[in-house]
Amino acid sequence: MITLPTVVTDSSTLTINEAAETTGWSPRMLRYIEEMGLVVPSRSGAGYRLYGAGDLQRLRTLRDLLDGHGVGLAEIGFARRLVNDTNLATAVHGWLESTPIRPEEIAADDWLAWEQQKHMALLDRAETSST
Amino acid sequence: MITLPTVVTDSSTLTINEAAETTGWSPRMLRYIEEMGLVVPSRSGAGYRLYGAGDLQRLRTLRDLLDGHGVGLAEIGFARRLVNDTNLATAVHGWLESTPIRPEEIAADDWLAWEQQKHMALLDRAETSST
DNA sequence: CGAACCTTGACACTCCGGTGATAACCTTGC
DNA sequence: GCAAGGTTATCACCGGAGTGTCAAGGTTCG
Repeated sequence: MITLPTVVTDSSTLTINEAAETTGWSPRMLRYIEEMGLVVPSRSGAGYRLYGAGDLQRLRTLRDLLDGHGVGLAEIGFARRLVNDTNLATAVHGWLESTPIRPEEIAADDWLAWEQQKHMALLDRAETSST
Repeated sequence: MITLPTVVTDSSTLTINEAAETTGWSPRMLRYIEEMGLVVPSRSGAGYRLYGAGDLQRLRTLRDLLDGHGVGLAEIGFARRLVNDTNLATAVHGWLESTPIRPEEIAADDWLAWEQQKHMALLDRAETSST
C-alpha cells in the first residue's frame, strides 16, 4: 500500500475513490448515483466529493436493495418520486386500486393482508405488520 | 364501413383491434401491456382477448397516467410490485427513509407536509392531505 | 370454403438506463 | 512543481423498454 497524498481526511469522510472501494461501486457509478439524487455527498471547498459514514451506509444498502430484489436505480428514483410527489403517488395509487388483481400473482401470505386492508395506505402496513 | 364477421360480441366486450381504436393504444401495445400484467383482458373460448368496459377504462387512465407524469409502463409495473410485495416495499421504504433529503428538490408545498410527517406511512398522506 | 379477424412468435429499430474509458483541467501535500 | 487524485464533459457500448411489422396458423360466419 503506497503512501498517497491524502487529499481530504478531515473527520471520517472518504473521497470518491475510497468510497468506491469500500462500497463496491465504481467511481463512475457513484457520480451517476449522485446525478440521480440517490446518494449526494457533501463537497469540500474545492469541490471534491466527501462521502460520510451515512453516505457509505446508504451506498451499501442501496447495493443490497438492488441485487436483492432485482431493482434498478431508476426504480428507486421512481420510488423517491412517489414519496416526494403526492400527485404522482395518488395517481398511480388510484390506478392500481382500479386494477382487478388476480390472487395467483400475489404471494399467498401477502395477499391476505392486502385483500383485507385494501383501503389502507400502501405502505402503512410496513409499519404495523412486523415481518 | 364494411360488414365484418363479428367474432364475439356477447355483451359489451371488444376484441383487441376494437379496443385499440377506442383507447388509442396499438394492438401491439395492448398485448405488451397485458404481457406485463397491467391490463389483462379475459379470453373467449378460442383464446381471443375480450376487453370489457373496465379494461377499456383502465387503458385510458393508464394512458393519462403515463403521458401526464412522464412515467413508463415499467414504473407502473414496479409500483404494482411495491404494492404486492411487502418485503420490497419495506426495503425501498426503509432505504428512502434513511436518505437525507434536500428541500430544494421538493415542491415547497409538498415539502412541508413531508418534513412534518416524515415518520408517517408513505402514501398515508395521500388520504389525509387534500391537495 | 374464404374473407377478415384473432393468436403467438420473432425480427428490427429507437431511446434510455447503466457503465467504462478518456480527455482537459483543478487541488493537495511533499 | 510534481505526482496522485479529484472534477466535469464526452464518446462508446450493451441491454432492455417501447413499438412496428411480418409470418404461420386458428376461428367465425356468410
